[in-house]
Amino acid sequence: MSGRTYPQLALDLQLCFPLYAATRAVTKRYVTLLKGTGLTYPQYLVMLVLWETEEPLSVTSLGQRLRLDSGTLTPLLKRLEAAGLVRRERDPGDERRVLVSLTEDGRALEEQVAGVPQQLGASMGITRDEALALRDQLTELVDQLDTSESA
Amino acid sequence: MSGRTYPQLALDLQLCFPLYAATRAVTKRYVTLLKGTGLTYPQYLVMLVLWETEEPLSVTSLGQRLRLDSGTLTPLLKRLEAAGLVRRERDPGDERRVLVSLTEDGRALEEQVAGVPQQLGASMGITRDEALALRDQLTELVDQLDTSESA
DNA sequence: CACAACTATATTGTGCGCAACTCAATAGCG
DNA sequence: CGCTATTGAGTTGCGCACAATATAGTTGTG
Repeated sequence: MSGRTYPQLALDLQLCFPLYAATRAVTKRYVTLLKGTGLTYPQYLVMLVLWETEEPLSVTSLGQRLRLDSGTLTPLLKRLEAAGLVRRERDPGDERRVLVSLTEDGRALEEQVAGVPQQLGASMGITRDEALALRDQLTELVDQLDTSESA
Repeated sequence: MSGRTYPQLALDLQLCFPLYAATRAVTKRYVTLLKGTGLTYPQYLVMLVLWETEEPLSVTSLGQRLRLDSGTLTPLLKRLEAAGLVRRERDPGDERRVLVSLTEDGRALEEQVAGVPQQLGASMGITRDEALALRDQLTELVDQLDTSESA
């Protein structure tokens, strides 16, 4: 390594890069675990929300839960619809809204991925407590960035 | 919330989603901080490596450092070249290799982003020690996923 | 009721990220 | 030396992310 004019830039690489690399590593692992379901990782997250809610959700509600906008969700949901996992229907009460609901196939898929979290946990090699602590730190990080952004 | 058939899936959302969301929140913050340089976050990471190394690097070496492959790096480097920040030249000693080096403009840019890490640190609202601890956890996570992948 | 302001979704364009593949250059081996 | 295997970069195709914009539907106000 050479003498550095701005050493803080190297530190930056050490701090923010692992976050970036970790997300890609986790996503990659999900590709393997979800192979067979045909789901991508973002699609899996959408399905998790739908399984959890068990009720039709508008695109905006889904977006708020996952912090994604319509530019990302619309094509993603169309792919899930094409795969026969969800329905997309205009809300009769407000024709601006599109309600997303599970099909029978979509509901049935939940059982097929029930083992995924445990498999991923094993791959990550951390205990449940470590995972929860990490979760809390990351959640706080997101909240901080959100508030400082609007400031 | 309804009764859940597979409660571990909710946990999955709680654990892996924050990682995914945190990365996107950080990336978004970088867009703001890097506005004016014309750099994207991945481009900034490439520049960090080049500033750090201060020597021409092959595409593969860059990829190993950032865990990115040629499919991602080639177009990204072409954009950096078009912006006048890097040069791309075939290695005379091995015509398969492309050596990436900084231009004067590229080198000069380092000074302009020297304040970015501190600004980001402020946005994240965590102490230096917390940041380092988080970095270590994430680095270990990546290593674990790497080893479990090949197993 | 007319009409402006607002809301929800969709579309467009750019830049990753990565798998799969192509192609040229090099290394290794008989 | 000739041939095969390997390596390094580039290309293609797909699916995100997200900013910016468009459009249809709804609400509020005079």
